[in-house]
Amino acid sequence: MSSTSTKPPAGTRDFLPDEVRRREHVIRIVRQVYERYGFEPLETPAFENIETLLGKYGEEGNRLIFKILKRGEHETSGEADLALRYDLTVPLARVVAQYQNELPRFWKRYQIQPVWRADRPARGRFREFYQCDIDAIGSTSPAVEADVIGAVCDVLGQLGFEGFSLRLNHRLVLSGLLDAAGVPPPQHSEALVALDKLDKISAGGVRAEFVTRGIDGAAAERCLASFEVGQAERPDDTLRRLRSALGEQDAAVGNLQSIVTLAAHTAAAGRIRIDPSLARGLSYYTGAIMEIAVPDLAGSLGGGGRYDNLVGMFLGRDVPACGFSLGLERIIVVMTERGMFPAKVGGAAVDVMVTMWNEDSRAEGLALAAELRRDGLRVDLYPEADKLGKQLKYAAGRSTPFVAILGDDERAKGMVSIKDMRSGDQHTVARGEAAEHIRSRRQ
RNA sequence: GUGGGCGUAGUUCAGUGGCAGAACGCCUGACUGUGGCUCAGGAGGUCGCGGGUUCGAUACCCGUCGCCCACCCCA
Repeated sequence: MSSTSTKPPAGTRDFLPDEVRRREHVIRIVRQVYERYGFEPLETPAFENIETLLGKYGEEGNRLIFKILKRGEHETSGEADLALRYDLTVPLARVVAQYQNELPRFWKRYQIQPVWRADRPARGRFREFYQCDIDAIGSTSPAVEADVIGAVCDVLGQLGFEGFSLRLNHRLVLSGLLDAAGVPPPQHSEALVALDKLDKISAGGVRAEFVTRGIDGAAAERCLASFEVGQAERPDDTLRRLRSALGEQDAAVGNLQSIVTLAAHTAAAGRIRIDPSLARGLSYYTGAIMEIAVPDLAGSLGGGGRYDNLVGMFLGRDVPACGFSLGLERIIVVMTERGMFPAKVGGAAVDVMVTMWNEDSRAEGLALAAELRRDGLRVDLYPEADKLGKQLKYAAGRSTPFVAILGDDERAKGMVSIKDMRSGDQHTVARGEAAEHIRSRRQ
């Protein structure tokens, strides 16, 4: 007996059939919507050269990259030359730089693949998880943000989500407000960590955070005044206040205004909430930043933003880009808890199971199964000549809706008995009519 | 990385310093051609792991590992 643990490593999961069906249901809808918006599929390797990833995500991100040691005789050095991909955005930037001459001037791609982070697992947080990314390359137009936001909201709507909102902010609004409040640039990141908690611990809590982080009291008050937003506040009202704080001609506020105005004509209509306290940790964002949160979950369902100089880090020449990432498992966590999956997703593996009467009936059982499959049914053949009751119990345990009983009596007459396991009804029909009999009662 | 909770049958969980329990599930039979309902019987446990206290530890103490929750961060 082996003493090796049979559990998968912490933060990873095995997906049993029911779970795979749920995942594929979500992925199918995500892909369908993304393609409807003109995004094209891309896949990249699970691992990258380590220099590709280092220095792109900020200090925390660097720390969470899964590194791969050099192989062979170099292994003892402890040096890493490869790393598992941390997100899908940086590999995309590498691809854009590598194939610049083969890709269209404006390129929209989607990518649904696993990523890995050396993080501590928690509810809705894994060390291996799937991201569903869309990114639009090549344009600085706010129409790109509106398009991306619209696609993401469309996906959630198609999946059955209601009442979610999209928090929107801008990197330059963030720094502008901190400057205006008198927070010196070296303290910006400290202040942002505190402000990011505004929706969780209220103004009083943030005020205390500021004190412990050594930020000037007067500056802290000015921050709170400009960052706090009423729950139901409309984007236009928030933008008006931002203009009064940063100036009527502020470019970042104007950009947000354009995005809001344009997105009103997409599936994101009515979903956008301007939130000046939204920060986001990834360091490559340069413009608009956004995030989708739901009350059920501590973290977000997804996040994204504009990153106009990430491609330039590979290419030496900046290429504008904007994208969004949905977290597959977080969507599934919420959908499972709210019972949002259609009943058919958790349904039976097969439409009909053919029983095995005795050793003499095996060949005919296989032949019957083949006939039914030719008619498009999903068919299982019970593999052993157990008692009929045991075979029926097995079928019932798997929620199989029909059982085809091929006993000696039926075989002698070229018939088969079809039992509907849901109603208990049973009819003996000619072999050739079995498939149609089942199909017409299948629903 | 920080704080808290929980680890007992396949599953969900009781339990007590002195023989290891229930429900559900599973297996067998009543029912040699029929699942669900009923009844009778049965299998299944290193009480997470290691150490300590004790005549005796599943229980109390320490450590460790795992899982869950909150924080941090994020998808």
